[in-house]
Amino acid sequence: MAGIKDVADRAGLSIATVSRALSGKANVSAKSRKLAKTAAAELGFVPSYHASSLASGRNHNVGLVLPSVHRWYFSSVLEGVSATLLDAGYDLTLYNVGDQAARRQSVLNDFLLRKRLDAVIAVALVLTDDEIQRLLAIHRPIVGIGGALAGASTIRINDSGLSRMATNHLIQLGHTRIAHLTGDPALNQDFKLPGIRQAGFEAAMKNAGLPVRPEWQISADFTIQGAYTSARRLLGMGTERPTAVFAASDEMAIGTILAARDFGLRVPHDLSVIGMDGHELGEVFGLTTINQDARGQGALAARLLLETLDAGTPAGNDGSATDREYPTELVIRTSTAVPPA
Amino acid sequence: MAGIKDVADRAGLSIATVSRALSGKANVSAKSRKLAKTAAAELGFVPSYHASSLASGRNHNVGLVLPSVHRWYFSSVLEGVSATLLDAGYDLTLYNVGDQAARRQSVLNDFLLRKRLDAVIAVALVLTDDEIQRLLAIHRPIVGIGGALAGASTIRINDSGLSRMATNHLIQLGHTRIAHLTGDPALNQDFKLPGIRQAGFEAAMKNAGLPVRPEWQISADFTIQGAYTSARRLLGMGTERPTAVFAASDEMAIGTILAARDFGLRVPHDLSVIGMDGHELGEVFGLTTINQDARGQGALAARLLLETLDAGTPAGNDGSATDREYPTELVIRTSTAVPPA
DNA sequence: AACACGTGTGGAAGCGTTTTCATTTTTTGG
DNA sequence: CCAAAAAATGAAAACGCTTCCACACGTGTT
Repeated sequence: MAGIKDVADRAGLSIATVSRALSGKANVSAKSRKLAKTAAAELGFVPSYHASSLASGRNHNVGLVLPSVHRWYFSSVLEGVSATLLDAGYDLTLYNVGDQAARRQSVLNDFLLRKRLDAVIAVALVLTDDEIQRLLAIHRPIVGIGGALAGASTIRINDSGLSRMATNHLIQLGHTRIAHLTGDPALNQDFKLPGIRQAGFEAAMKNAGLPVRPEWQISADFTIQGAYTSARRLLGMGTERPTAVFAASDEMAIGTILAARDFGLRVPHDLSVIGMDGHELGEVFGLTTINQDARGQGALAARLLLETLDAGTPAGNDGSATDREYPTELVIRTSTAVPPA
Repeated sequence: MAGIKDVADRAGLSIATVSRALSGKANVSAKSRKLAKTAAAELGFVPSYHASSLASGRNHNVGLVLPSVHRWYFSSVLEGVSATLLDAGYDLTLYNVGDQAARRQSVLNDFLLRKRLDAVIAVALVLTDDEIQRLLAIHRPIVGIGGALAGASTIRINDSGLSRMATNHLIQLGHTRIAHLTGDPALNQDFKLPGIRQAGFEAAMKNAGLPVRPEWQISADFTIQGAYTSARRLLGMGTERPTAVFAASDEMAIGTILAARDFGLRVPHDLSVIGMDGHELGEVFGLTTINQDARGQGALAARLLLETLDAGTPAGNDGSATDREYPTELVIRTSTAVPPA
């Protein structure tokens, strides 16, 4: 494998000049630059990533920590991050930590801290103060998406406010018997989101003077199939049925619609369903939802980091932690309507 | 940040001994090892990834090249690979190349070749001979999953045979009017799979003496929503309808079932649907399918690579390219039945 | 008793770049 | 046309580890 020495020899230049020429630095004559580039191309020279990182301290590598890659939200964020980084010539190191505490520990300890990442994007990860301290201690920019990361920059949507908005949409249509399908708290302890969305739901109900029935607050694991099962239980209860369901994710909303169909309930005639996300599959079901462009959030996070890195701020997270709210929109389709007479 | 020198000083040992002790090498006395470990822990020492890689030539990093992270198959493979690597202390560098040729080129050139990966897993990627040559030239183990990679080890399922099996399942139930929903060839030129599955379908039909109607061979983009649209067109045709559909993926099978429901067709009474994959969502729809455990395939690929790497074979892909067929199983649920009288 | 051998250990030579610094060459302005 | 400033260049010092090599020290073998 050709090294930079070989290129220098072939181009008749010094190693230093070749290095400068190839990495696009200033103070290299046009002639030398061309010479170096030609020689490099002829030899098929590719700089060693590790040597370059070791010498320069730059890694061109961003870490992404995710709890899952299967759920729509996470794979969408991943896609946005991935595309942005790839275009910028950065590598993406993926840490799919799942819900296992052990794996998460090992990621934090052995991987993230190994000075091998220029920056970290953490999605929906609630860290302990100690963990955050450790992360901040390595003085790398950190961006949190959809999760509270005190001390780091975050990109979030207004979960509580949007939940109220979704609930209010149902209330304004005239619904009074509204159920809420929330995330499963037991499954994901690091994940405060279900609670926040649920609080927004309850606030909207209280505000409208409507009762919040405990038996209509059910949970699932954020998947279609999980929600389907939970929704069947809800709709199959012998007692009075809700006329509307607000599901904390589109996938769970879709599961609810499928369950409703099984019971012969027409959506929206017999049951209104509203979700939250902007899942592509929502169109097929005419799902009313709040669109949150997860892909865009991922792309934005990556762009922010790249800017910080390019600016060359040594300690990226020095007090400049910003918290931005990502824009969303209510998309009204055909899964919500006035309640049956 | 503490370096290995600091640890050595604190432990009263030489740098060399500390290095050996911490990386678990032989020829270190129990006492020294304990001394080194204690000192390292006290200082919070974490070895520099780049320095270590540069010196040792080992990266502890495997690249995964995927066309997408949204479709079930790919995110499942990703999950399997990710978990296995994480447990082994390896990093996973993700290249989500999508279907853009430019991005793919840049990945091959600028990323993969940068000597920064110990091995590469390529999923459903059909490469040109030249591209394969370049990959093999870097002398790193390569495993291909679900795609032909001449010269590299591969893990595949018997796509053609399984398509025949799926089709035969329908034929044996008594169906004669069978449609096939295949992948969209235009969308993914690097992707021979749709063609192979389609060939299997046609072979089974021919073998049974059944006609293959061109208007019943439709395509979609492997998503539920795409298949839904295509299936609506198929089922909405004024003419005679098929009594069964073999979809080249579970997601497309589900899209077909949804479309069928829209037309008031009962599955399986009016229309039998069989898919292929083993998607978790299949259970909700009672989908008959061929289970292929994509997650397991990813995990196996990662394990194979780790073994090769641990064995320390210098050039991992020296003729020992194996081609293994991953086991699958036909899962019969309730979406297939005898045709209507 | 002399020898070979295995085990621990530390010094120092890499690994392949980037970057500093001193030096040489070119450009600019008076 | 010359001095001073600016631009281009190369030698060499990092970067922070791993590992080769040489050496010291027991043990077991003739």
